[in-house]
Amino acid sequence: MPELPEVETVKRGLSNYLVGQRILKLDVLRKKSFQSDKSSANAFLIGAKVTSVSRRAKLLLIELSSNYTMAIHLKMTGQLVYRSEKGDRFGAGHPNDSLISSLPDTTTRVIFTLDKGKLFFNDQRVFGWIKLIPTPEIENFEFIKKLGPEPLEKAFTNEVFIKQVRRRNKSQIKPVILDQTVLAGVGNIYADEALWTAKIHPQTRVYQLSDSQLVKLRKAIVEVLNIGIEAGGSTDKNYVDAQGKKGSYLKFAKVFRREDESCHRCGQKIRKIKVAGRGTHFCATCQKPPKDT
DNA sequence: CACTTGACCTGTCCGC
DNA sequence: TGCGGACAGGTCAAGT
Repeated sequence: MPELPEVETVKRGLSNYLVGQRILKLDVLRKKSFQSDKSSANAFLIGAKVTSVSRRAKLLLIELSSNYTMAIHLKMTGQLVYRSEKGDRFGAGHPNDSLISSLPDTTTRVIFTLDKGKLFFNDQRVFGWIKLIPTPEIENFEFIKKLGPEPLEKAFTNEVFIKQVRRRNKSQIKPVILDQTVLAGVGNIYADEALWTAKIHPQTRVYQLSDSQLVKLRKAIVEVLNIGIEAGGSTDKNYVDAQGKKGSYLKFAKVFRREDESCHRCGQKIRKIKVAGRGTHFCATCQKPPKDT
């Protein structure tokens, strides 16, 4: 589910609720979801206080007073839902919050008991994971080490983007911007949205794109990610906002999940195809197909 | 090396 | 109603 804007929204919400709280208890309902051993959890998690919550790409980082950091990847269906004893809630990625009558539910994989409430890690497909990493080693954590530039930071210039993308000159452009080593944080929704905004067909090969087209694409990526963050993330069935409300379902999307509807720019039908194994939405009129391939 | 495809899991939806 | 197949917002390990 979550791409950069969704994880950013989760980060902001959780930060409000978790920072300063002590972790009292850990319940691992599914071993695959919590990938550190019991002894390190006992030593570095239980009794530790949350000092900060941050994000790198689609990875959530919960820093602890023990000098360890919990790295959490939500993958496709991961959710973090906070419930205070008083009944305050922060839902992050749960299908229709109003339906969460009781937690844990069948998708709950890990439960953290804190001073003032519980944090539930739900993950229907069990692709997501939580790992404990010594905070000083976080930059050397293999997952983080491989990541490309953060698209919303100053260092993500046109020059950097063009250089990164041209490393994969023979590829179709869509899988290239989905590649987290090229840039970090774009997933399937925002890839389709950015390519529509930049008027680039998803199957265009990188070598077929001019530098000025790539400049437009970089700008479009930054723009759609910011729109996503302002909207509080996309709100598919797997997502609710910081107030626990379901919110607007992909309201900002111009192409994603809009197949057979009309293009906001030219009125022609949005089409859906498969590119590099992923569902891909685009307007064949605005986003001209490449000549070959 | 660059690139593409399948696997990882579970649930849901759609057609027969 | 039941069953099979396709599909789902991410990433990694294989394969060519």
